[in-house]
Amino acid sequence: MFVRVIVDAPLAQPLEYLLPAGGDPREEATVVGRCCTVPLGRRRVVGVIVETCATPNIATDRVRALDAVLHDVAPLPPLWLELTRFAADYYQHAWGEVAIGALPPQLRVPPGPRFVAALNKLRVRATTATGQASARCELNAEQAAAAQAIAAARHFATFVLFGVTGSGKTEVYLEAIARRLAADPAAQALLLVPEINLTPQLEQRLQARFPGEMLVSLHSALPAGQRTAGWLAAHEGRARIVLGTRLAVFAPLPRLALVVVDEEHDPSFKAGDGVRYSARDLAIKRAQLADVPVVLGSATPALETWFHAAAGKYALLRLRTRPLDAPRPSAASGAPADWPQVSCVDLRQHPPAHGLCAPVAQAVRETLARGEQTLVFINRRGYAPVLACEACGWLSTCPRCATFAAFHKPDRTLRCHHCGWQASLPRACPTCGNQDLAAVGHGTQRVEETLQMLEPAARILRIDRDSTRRKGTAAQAFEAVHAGDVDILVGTQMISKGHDFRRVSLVVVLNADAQLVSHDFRAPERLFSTLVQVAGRAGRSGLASRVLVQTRYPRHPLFAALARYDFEGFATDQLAERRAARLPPFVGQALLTAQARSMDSALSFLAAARALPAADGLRRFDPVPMPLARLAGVHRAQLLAEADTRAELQAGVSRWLHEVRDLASRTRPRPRWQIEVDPAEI
DNA sequence: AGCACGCCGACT
DNA sequence: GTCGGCGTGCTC
Repeated sequence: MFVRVIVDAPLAQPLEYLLPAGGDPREEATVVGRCCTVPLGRRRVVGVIVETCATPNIATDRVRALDAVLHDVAPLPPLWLELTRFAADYYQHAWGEVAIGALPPQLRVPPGPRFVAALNKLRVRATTATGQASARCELNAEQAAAAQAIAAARHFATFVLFGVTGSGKTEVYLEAIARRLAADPAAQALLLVPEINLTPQLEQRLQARFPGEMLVSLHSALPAGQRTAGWLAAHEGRARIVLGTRLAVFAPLPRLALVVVDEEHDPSFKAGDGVRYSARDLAIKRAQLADVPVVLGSATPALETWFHAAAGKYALLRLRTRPLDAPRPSAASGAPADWPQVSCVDLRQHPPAHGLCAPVAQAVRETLARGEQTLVFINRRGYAPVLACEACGWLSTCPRCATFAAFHKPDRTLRCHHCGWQASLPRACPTCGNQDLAAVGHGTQRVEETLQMLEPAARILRIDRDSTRRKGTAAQAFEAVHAGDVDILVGTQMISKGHDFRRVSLVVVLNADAQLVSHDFRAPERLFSTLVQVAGRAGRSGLASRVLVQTRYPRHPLFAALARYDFEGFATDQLAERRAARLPPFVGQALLTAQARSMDSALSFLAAARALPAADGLRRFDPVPMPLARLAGVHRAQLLAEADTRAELQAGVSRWLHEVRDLASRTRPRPRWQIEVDPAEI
């Protein structure tokens, strides 16, 4: 008998191997889905058997014998094979690359001699969680209705759980999970979160809510053994709840009964390297294959999600009220009762001194005087994004990238935030020798310095990737804020997620304009989402709180919508713009990118790719340099392709890429290229 | 993707 | 005279 095997290589088809006669006739039935080791060239690699066949497609004398079937791991179920194959087809990669890549790293390499013993040890290690039951949270009417709707779904259905931070989405997830698990003693639930480190509390809440049930988490920061143990527990049906990041969407779950995607709009659900899948979209596909409900939770759903909800394709579940207490908000506004007062400070009327406008500095001072905390949000680390010579106009650039090198004051370096290049600060201008080099613009370090100068007595803490490089320092920093040991917290995106800052009554947003004037059509959507998130940091303990946005565009409708927490109005406007401009979700997009030694060769390869014949439904635009045209010395260009539907896009791109592959193999020097379906950034 | 094979520069 | 650079091609 022969078997077809997928391996981790960019091959269009599974490879065929001879399955040595094992003598056990039952084996044939259970061989599909099994991991195995096979010879591949000079190597032995791990593969997954996807099919058996009586006669191979290639000449029999070219068929090699399969090395060993891994009987100690249960076969991967048919739905898992279907999901990985769907993802491979949709995102234009080889099935084996997706499937083998979805296995825990320890299972991606051929097993050593102690493998079976190691597996059994891992099976024992991941046992039922201990923990004492927590009081079951009382749900308000909206929460109860939402949980009821989700729990009652007998088939595939997509729910959008729409509610602001603090509206109690998590309680709805927990209740829905509890009901699904209670209805079937073998049922499993999958809960996806953007970044596991930001939600340590969630794991504890799950433990407390489901004492005696096995909960495993799956994410890339996990030690190899724990990752394998968790994966096996999921695969063998022992784990009832799997909590994980985007990679967990591929965890095999034989009795999957519910999928939840928390903060479904979050960009980290989109994989940025390798196969660029969207875990949110695959979660929906997965629920469809398993014929179970899926819940997408967010305070600011992705416009793609909102579009389907508005069209009735997804069921919209709203949480308007805060749990138990707060009165219903007025009908005109979607904002909860304790939504902060949002206002803009016009940079044109109040020229900033050291990066801060007078009204902002004043508000910080008043907050300080009241003994309350301020959170200053600026999405830019370092001291200043660029250093300039005022005599000759020289600007600090990265030698390897088409970008500026940022000035970092503590260690007096220039650093590229894209490729990691760094150099010590020049004493004088490299071109004209002038000794006066000026920092242009403001990063977290400079804002911290300014605030310390304005408020010498204030206890200021900066949280960004630089200040929290060492493990555990971020946690310590957040502890200090919670304990009230900090008056002003300055930070990047890191401070916008997950953490409850009890005594924060003022949130200051600097540099929001960078996203308002961005070339990326998704920038306003991301800005709105970020601002809702940072606004949600304020006023969670009943303090009257406000958000101040420093901007040159105070009349921008985005800010008005933010002030009312009018996501629906914002989304409706954005969707109208997208429809008029023929942008997603009204078209499907794919981005072909090329890297080469020169921009010319990258562009000419893409131009040739564009000239290749393709299906009528696939429109291809002019190749252009990428926004970051040179990264680490490599020139990059991109070509956008679009189609009216995702199905047309998939079919069109698939056929086109056959030609592109062929073109690339004939082109000298051989160009490097990638395809990204549903690109997150353009 | 690996890992070969295969032809051209700076080292014992 | 070799070690090794990465261009090119294949993997059942």
